[in-house]
Amino acid sequence: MKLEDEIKQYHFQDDWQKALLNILYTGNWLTDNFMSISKKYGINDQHYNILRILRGRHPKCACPGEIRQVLVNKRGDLTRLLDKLDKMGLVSRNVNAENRRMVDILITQQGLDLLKKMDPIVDHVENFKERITHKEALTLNQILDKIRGNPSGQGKEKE
Amino acid sequence: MKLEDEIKQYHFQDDWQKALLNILYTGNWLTDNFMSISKKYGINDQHYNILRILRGRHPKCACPGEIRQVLVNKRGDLTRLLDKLDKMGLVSRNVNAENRRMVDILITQQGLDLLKKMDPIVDHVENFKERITHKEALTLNQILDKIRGNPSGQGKEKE
DNA sequence: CTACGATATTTGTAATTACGTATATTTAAG
DNA sequence: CTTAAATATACGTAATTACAAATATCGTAG
Repeated sequence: MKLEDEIKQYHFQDDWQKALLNILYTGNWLTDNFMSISKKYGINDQHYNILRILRGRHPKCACPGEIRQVLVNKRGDLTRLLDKLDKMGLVSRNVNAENRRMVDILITQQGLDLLKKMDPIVDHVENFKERITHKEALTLNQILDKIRGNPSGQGKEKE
Repeated sequence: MKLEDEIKQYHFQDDWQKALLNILYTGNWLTDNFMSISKKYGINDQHYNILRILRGRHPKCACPGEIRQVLVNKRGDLTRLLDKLDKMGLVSRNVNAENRRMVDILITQQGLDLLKKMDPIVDHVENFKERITHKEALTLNQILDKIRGNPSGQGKEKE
């Protein structure tokens, strides 16, 4: 659906401004989808993302630092997000044997079962393969990467 | 920059999954930019968005309901976001004369001045016109609209 | 006029998040 | 061994956000 119809009564300065808002809007739209699915299972979208990351590692574990690095969205307090997943029995926490500063987070069978239940619903809602072609996905990735890039040669803002 | 380099150690299933994460990642990246700029002026990105909407209406006003509809991101409690802008003197609130259920929100001169100070910084960070071509902006809009669309003819999920 | 449902916003409260600080452990230097 | 700097995580507290319920007003049917 065209952005103008979803954000009613809005007039865009130009196609670049529309693109900016379109990225934000579509990102929020996707996040809202994940949130509403997750909510039905007693977690939020960040919890879901963490479980997805941990399933990708299973049967290996990941420590909070690694999870933080991979999370697309840094929103939330990772310690307390993990507290909740732990309390729900979806992950286990153990002090790392080699480096006792670190904590090994492992997805439990219960966590894997939850994801398995959610998979078909998430797949159905995402459904990117039916929404855009492979060529479009490639184009999209290229343009988005370009947006975050540094065409003017400036480094990442330090400080 | 390529997404793989920013989300380290990540392996994507396919280009569609990468596109999904790329939208989320780029959206968060843009939001983080707005947040860090806004923070320097004592507000957050949602406050900034609201002020932008109100400037678009100026010298007319908008009621909370209209603002909510236009906001790309529904995060936050609009009443209390407006409380803060009001307390900071950036907007004024007056009961609408014709419909006393509604509240006219008007950006003040102080609010306009703040946006004017922020404009060059925001422009510099966004800088979409230097990042992507007009054709790319159009392509991006088309693909994003398609993602949110309903290719299979299903209506918006009701409830 | 009165009652009722619909609409627009606000408020109460609990949960979540931000952010600085604290704790614990490791690494390396003296 | 002791100390200091660096790293990894947790915690305290204030601010923000979510969600449900409350308040106030409007439109309209009787």
